Amino acid sequence: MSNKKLFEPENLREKLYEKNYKMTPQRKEILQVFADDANNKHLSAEEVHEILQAKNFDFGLATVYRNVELLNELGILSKIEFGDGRARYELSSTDPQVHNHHHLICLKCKKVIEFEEDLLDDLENFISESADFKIVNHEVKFFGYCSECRRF
Amino acid sequence: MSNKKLFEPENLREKLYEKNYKMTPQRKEILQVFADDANNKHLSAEEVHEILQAKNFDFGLATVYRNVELLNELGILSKIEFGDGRARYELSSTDPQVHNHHHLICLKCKKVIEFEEDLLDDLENFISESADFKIVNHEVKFFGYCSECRRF
DNA sequence: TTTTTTATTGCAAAAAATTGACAATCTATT
DNA sequence: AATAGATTGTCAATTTTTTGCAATAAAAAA
Repeated sequence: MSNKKLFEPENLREKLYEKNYKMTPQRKEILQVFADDANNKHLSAEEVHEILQAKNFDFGLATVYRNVELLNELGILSKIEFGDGRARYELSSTDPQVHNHHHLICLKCKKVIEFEEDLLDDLENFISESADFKIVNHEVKFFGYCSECRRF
Repeated sequence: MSNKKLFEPENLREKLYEKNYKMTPQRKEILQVFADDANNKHLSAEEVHEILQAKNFDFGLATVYRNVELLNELGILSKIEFGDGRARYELSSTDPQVHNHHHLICLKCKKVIEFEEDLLDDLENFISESADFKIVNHEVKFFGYCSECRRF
C-alpha cells in the first residue's frame, strides 16, 4: 500500500559531498542502523549508539549525536519529538512529493502507531495561499486512544 | 476570525477538584501567566518562572515544572516541542470540538506562525475508522519558508 | 474553630540529554 | 606523499527536567 521511497545509503557520499562534508565509517554505519531497522522504530541518539555497540562499532556517543543531527539537516533523517524527553529520528522519504507519515500516539499506553496516508494536500494548499507560507514538510501527531486501550 | 474559547482561570479550582488536586496560589498564578500572555507565546517552564519572578511571585522552579505538566494533563495547557530542546506550553481550547491550531515553522528564521483554522476533520474521521484510533487532539507542524524569507 | 488528613511546596541534589573544547586522526585533494 | 581541512573520541560542562524529603498549606472532618 505504502511505497514511500526511503533514502538509499549508497547515496550518502554524494549528499555529503554537496555540502563539503566527508564520508566516514561512522556516518556510514549510523545511517545503516536506520536502513536496517525494518520496523522503523524512532531511534534516539543513545539507542543508535547502543545498536552500534552491539554491532561492535565503538564510536563515541557525541559522534552519534553530531551525526544524526547532521543527517537531519541533510534531509536524510527526520527528527521527531514524542514528548518523552529525547529527540528521535527516522529515515525520511527522498521524494519531495512524499511527505512524512503521521503518528498516532496513545495517551494511555504511549504506543506510537504510524499512519502512512498523507492526505494533507488540500490543507497545505490552503495554508500556502492564506498564510503565504511555502510548505516543505510537516509533522503531524494525533493524540488519542488505541483500540486495545479502549476495550473495557 | 478565530474565536477559539480558551480556558477561564476561574474554572481552575473545580477542574483541580475533579481529580483531587488542591487549589494553590502557585497554580493560580502560573495559569494567570498564560491567560495574560496576549501574544500567545509558547512558554517554557523556565520562562514562566522568570515572568513570575518579575511579578514578585517567588515560587520554586520545580513547582513551575510540576504544575505546567499538571495543567497539561488536565487539558488546560497543551505541551508542544519545537525542537529547541525545551518543552513549551500554551493555553488549549476548552471546547473539545475545537482542536489546537497549527504551527507553521520557518526553516530559515525559525519564526513560529499560528494558523487558526483546523480543517482536519476529514482526515481525523478517516484515521479513526481505518486505524481504529479514537482521536482526542492533534499537534500539527508545517515546516517551510515564510513570506519574508522567500523574498530575495 | 480546631483538628486531622492529604496534597503541595521549596530546596538542593541528582539525573538525563545534549553540547563543547581540543588534541589526535582521518579524508579527500593536490 | 604532502597538505588542508573536516571529523573523531574523550571527557568535562551545560542545560533541562526530575526526585527525595522535611516543612507547610489546603480542604475535610470533627
